[in-house]
Amino acid sequence: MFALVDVNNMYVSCERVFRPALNGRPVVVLSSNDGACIARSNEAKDLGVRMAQPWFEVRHLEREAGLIALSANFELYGDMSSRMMALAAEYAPRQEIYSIDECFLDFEGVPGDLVAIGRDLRSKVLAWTGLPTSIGFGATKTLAKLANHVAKTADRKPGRYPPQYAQVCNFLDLSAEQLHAVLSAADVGDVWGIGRKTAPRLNEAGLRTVLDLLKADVPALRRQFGIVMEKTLRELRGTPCHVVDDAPQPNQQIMCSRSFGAPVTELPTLIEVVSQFVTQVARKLREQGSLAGGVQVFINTSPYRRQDRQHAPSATLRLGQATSDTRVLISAVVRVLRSIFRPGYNYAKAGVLLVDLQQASHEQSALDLFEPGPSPDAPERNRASLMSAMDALNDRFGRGAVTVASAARRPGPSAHASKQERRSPRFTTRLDEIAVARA
DNA sequence: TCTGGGGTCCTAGGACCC
DNA sequence: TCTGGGGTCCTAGGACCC
Repeated sequence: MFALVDVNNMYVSCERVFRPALNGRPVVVLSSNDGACIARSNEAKDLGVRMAQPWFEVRHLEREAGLIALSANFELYGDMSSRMMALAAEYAPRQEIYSIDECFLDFEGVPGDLVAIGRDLRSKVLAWTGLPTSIGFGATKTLAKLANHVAKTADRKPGRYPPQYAQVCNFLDLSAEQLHAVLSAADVGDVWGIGRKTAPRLNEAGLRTVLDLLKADVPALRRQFGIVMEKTLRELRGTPCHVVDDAPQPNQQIMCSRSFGAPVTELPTLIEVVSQFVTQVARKLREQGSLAGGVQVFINTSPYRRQDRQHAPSATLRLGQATSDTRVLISAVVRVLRSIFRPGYNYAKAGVLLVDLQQASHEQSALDLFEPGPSPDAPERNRASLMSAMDALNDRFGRGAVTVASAARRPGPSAHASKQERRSPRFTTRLDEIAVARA
């Protein structure tokens, strides 16, 4: 028996905790460059704002409909997420944190009325963090996801599903007739794993509702849509193909990429930008105790600017020896960047990817035949302690307190820097931004 | 003028091996 | 003229997720 706990409109809900005046108002949270809407309140959804819709397309709703836009504040959302996850974890023996706003819980062997447990969880999270959640229970992860969809939709769109399923929905409490009714009201596209490409293809084959899908021929769908679809179908029929994984593996790749506030044409600017990206990914790399065996760099012009000549090169460089040393990674990344950069293009975005990650303990030093020099053991230790000293200084004095020179920000305003004009304070993680209560 | 960022898994096809 | 077959590994691209 699985549950999926999911925060409603996570980023908007986090903002509302500290600014209750936003309740009941249409609110969106914008991406890093204030470029697109990445979270929407129900009121904003009702205004027709779509996921990832460019801000300039809906900006007129500010005046016309009182739409409020905020810059993303990931530090705040991450902290609120940890608080919510810690509370949810108390309710079941196993928890898998699936994303910043969702977790699966495995209720195997837990006695009692699951809906009552779910309602208790929900009200505790609401009381202790201020975040509203929806909870779905099902025999598999895919069914728990679908139950969660029903719980959320019943709350938001009256008429589509029975109102008693709102907020907390347990498929195992439903009679065959009730389940039948729910499954024939749910679209194939509402199923976890069926996305915007596959749903239309299923529709063309005459499969519109989840019930249609359940009646379909598994081997035929497997042939046409692959093994992912087969697993989805099995899960919908109640056979678990996925478990709750409470000990996730470290990431296999770590990425940092960003669109620029204004087009970039100069190589030195790009070098500065990707060096800053490396600083971030290398930090994450060391946090998860990994080494990178290679780096990948990409830059691209804006496909939306039809009048511009387009260029979107990318290249990978294998490192002779896996490392987590920011300096080594920066020099590798800059080498790749120099090889792919061409003057005369308006670059709109760049990214750095660390690939071929391995656990630091598995690293076999002195295996690099092409790296000259004496036994690498002592330099390796120096390298590691330099990097931990850098991390410690940045922890203590703020990010960017100590950095590699090529990643240092030049003085003065930089046009390519991200716009973050509407960011709220980081209420829960910065002492100087903490919320102040006034009498 | 302005168009998100960070991940995973699967598949097809090419290189290479014997 | 005839032009293997089976296996592995790697990569790029696509689909999905939030």
